[in-house]
Amino acid sequence: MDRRQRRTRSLIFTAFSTLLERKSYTSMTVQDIIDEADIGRSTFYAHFETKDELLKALCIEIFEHVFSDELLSEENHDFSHHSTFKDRITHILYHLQEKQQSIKGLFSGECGEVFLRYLKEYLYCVFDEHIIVKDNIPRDYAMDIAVAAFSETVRWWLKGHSDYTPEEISRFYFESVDI
Amino acid sequence: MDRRQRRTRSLIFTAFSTLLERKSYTSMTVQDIIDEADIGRSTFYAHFETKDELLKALCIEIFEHVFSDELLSEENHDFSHHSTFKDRITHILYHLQEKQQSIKGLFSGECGEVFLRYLKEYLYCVFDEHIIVKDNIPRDYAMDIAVAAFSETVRWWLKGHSDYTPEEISRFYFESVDI
DNA sequence: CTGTTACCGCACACTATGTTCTGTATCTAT
DNA sequence: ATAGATACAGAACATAGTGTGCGGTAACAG
Repeated sequence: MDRRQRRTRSLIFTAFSTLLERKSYTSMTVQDIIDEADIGRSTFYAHFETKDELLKALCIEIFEHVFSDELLSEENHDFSHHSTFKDRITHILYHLQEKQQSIKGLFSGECGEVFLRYLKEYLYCVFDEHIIVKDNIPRDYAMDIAVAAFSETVRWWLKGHSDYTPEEISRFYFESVDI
Repeated sequence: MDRRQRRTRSLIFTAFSTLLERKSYTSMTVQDIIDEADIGRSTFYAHFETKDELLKALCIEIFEHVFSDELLSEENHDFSHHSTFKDRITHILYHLQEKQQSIKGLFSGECGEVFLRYLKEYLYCVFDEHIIVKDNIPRDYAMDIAVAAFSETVRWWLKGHSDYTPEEISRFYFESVDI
């Protein structure tokens, strides 16, 4: 990827994140982002088709990191091979904590729901591998609840209670959801 | 309230609901609603300031019914005095089932999240009265999870699994969430 | 019967969007 | 180092949707 492209892409992302801290997503216009990033109009549209695509791209960039397995070895926390489901969850929470600053803005207002929707998609894959469901409950229901409760946990944590540790959050989650 | 006003309001609501079954909320324009309802442009704006206000008004109209206590006496189900929390929940599920047709369209796409956000506001009040939280878990966390899990339950139920009875749904919920 | 109110429908200013074009700067490969 | 490709700036443009304003008509309430 061209250096100029990376630079512009980065300018747009940071402008977008910065604006999210003062403006709501829907009230924010493409023009606002262009002005904040200080780039040409056509340049923006060369990178992203719409404002929604920009949001999606930013979310994906964050999740690529949060759910990446490559980074495990680089970690100082010893979750090299996720023996238990709880370890895997705690590990994801650690990664989310690292990206806290980037994520915080995304929670504000309407795009918080978009962020959490994308988060759920990734979580669904992780949970699908580990979850064991009681036989008197439909599996897809249990999945939905487990994922929704976890994404709500993340929202609660990073939006005003970020002083708790990943381990504590993990404990809260597993004591509240019966899976 | 004037008969003409009620008529127009109703026309707008039904037009909006009808459109939601073919178009997504964001792609839907005020003009679309006006055309579908077959009313004048200025008439729409005399009733609702924005599209969002319309959505809000529709949600509120539904919830006013679902969470109303007056209707209890009219019910054939005997939940006259909600002795237990579970009874109260089951009762709400019955009311949601009645409004199923109106609600179904609201789940599609982006406005589903708006609907669920408003639903959560009402649920928060109900849960706040009944919930008893373990002392090693923050109360506001437990509340958030309980409410989020229930709203997700409602989404799952009405969006593709509406063949289950309110009692079954209630059981699923209380077996999955540990409160 | 009369004053009030809601509606129609048309027009208008305004804002944001997405595209297109030309010239310039920056990168890449031979 | 030079040549061709690519990304960017800046401006112009058509398009579409928004919200408001006004005169005329029909329905309502007392």
